[in-house]
Amino acid sequence: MSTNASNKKRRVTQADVARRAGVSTAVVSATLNPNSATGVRVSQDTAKRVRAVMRELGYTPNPIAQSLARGKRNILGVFTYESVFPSERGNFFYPMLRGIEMQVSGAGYDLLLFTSAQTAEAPRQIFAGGSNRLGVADGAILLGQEPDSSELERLADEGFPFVTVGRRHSGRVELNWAAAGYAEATSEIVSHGHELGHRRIAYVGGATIREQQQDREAGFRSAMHRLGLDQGPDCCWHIDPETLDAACLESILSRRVTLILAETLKHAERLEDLLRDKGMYVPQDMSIAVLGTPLEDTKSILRWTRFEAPREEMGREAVRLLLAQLDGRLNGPAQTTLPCKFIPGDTLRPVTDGH
Amino acid sequence: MSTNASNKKRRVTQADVARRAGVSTAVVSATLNPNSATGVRVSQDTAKRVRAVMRELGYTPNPIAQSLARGKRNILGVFTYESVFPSERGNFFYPMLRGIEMQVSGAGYDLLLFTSAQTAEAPRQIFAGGSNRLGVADGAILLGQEPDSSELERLADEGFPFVTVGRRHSGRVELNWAAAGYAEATSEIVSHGHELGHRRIAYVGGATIREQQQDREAGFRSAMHRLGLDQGPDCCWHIDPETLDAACLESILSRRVTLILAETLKHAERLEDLLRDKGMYVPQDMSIAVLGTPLEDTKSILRWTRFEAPREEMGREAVRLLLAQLDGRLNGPAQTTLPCKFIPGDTLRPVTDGH
DNA sequence: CTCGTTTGATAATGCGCTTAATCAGGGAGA
DNA sequence: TCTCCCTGATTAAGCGCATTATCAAACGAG
Repeated sequence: MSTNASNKKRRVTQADVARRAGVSTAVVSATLNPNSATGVRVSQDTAKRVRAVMRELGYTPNPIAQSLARGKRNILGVFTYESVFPSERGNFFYPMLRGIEMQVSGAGYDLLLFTSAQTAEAPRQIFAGGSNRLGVADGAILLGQEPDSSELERLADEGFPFVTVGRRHSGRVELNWAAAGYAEATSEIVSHGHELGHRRIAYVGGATIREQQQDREAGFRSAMHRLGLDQGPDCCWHIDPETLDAACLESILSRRVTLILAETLKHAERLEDLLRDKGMYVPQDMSIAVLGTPLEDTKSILRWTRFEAPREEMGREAVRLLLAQLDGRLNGPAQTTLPCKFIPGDTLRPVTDGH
Repeated sequence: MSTNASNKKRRVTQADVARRAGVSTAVVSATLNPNSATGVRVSQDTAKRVRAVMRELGYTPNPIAQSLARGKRNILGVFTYESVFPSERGNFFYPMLRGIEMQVSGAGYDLLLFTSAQTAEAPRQIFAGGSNRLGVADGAILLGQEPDSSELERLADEGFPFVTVGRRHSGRVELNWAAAGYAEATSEIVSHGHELGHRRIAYVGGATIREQQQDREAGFRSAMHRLGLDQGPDCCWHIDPETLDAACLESILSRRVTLILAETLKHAERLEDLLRDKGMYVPQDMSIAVLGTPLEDTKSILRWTRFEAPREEMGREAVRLLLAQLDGRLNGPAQTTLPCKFIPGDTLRPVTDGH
């Protein structure tokens, strides 16, 4: 019985096969890749003989060497700043990963998950130790929020092909992404509210503003403008759920708002708590819609009127864009916005006369 | 604005840095890997200068070339015969993947998911087109049931280091695995049933018998023997849930069994249906325990007395074994059995007098 | 009979990096 | 003064494969 433990016997190499078959390594290589338009030609007989020797010796080409020689790896990187398979976060990345796998599978690429550039203390980085681990791959897909957007710029500067899932903006370089249409989805919810008779609508979002939050707010503002519901600049609140207090709610209520768009479920729940303290209930006394889906899997989201990002489709599209880039089918920046799915829920109701 | 689309300008190479810094490539290499016990030494001053040039030129080492030169890739492969991120199957692999990622992260390895060797028609194979795609990795972890165990043997023959999650047996080669202790867990359930007064216990499993099924049955038989409950060889039924019919149930009942160990949830549910047709109910008239957890996420498992494989821990352990193998810390075969977790459920009750 | 062409193969180079072998020079000890 | 060893470097040889340039032989056409 042989064991597969560290077998130090040298791997069978192309040269071994060549020697045994009485041909040059070029012939072996050409036998292996028959359809590559190289100058080397192999007769049927020779090819058959070479293949026999390969089997006999158990030869298997070294993919690393192939990659180096070809300058192509057939590997797509997937990089996340957090754990790829989080536990607390539920399976937030899962649909995206599934989309990525679906699209990549059959395209002849493998998926490389970058887990190494991480120690117990230091967070994950692309440029760990000055070197870009992503380089093993032909290109990469970036998932999740990066703590430091300058890494993206550096990556782009290097000419490394990559696509982010979720919109990213840089003033300096043009980035590629497959994103959810948060602006459109938010706009749609405003229209929906309008149809239900809501005229005074507030937007309550977090204090830190990234691209995704920008999109939501932009969608809100443009819809309000379009519907002639402009209420001046102060119909948006930027405050984290933890610091959202009664005073803040007062300032919202003082504007006689009937519908609140809450950026996150946490905002919505916090608002509901504060409203309850005042004897007001959702949705009888106040409609609330949530602008998205929480990162963590939770049942409590189910009753809320909201929309959902097409996570699986975003993964697929990111792969499409990346492959197009690698094939040279694309020269300009590639940016796709995919529609979110509206979910009616139970927290957005028509305005009652009593309002 | 530059775009990161296919940038054809040649990558900055080690030679460029060397030339610019007025040193040899060996020095650049040594500057990059200071702690590798090579003969090349670099003074502080030179190192500083080289590093400056690296920054200036935006040099990043080519990991592929490094791998080829070192003969080490720092990549661990993860191979599944089915989709890594299945949708129908729920997230069966997810806990394993999480365990794998946890253990691999910080060990300085990346994870390569093999998704390429798959076309719409043909199933996934390790040796697609005669070549072993796994070779890009230093070693691999195999997940899920392989349709053809000969691939494992061939892999072992090649001396490729790998560990399977789940026990595998081959008469020809010694395999490495991190498995769940199905035998022990089954044995435990028998003991538990014995304590509750059950004396006549049946085992009902599927028609195809793999390692895991063997383990369960072995655990069952040894426990029965130990407790002096031997009922001859015919206390085990091998039949798929779809073909399990009333006649079969009769043959079980004729032995005046009070506890049935069902290999899968499907078996258990089928048995319950058949029992109900006879006016018998679980667990009043018959106790049933399920020997494991279904692959797909389903709520219907919750009420059943059963055990659960420690999937996350299996993933971690598989990585541990693989790394030990790669480090040469291990020479013999590495096989770990991890305990399952007993879950009381509600379908195993003490024997009533009426029985 | 000669010349261009096609077929089947080889030798040699390079991909970008690591590392073993080698070497120049400068103290320190005898 | 000569040898020995340590420091700081260079040279060159791979790693395993793809590919380009090159070549010999066979074959047809003119």
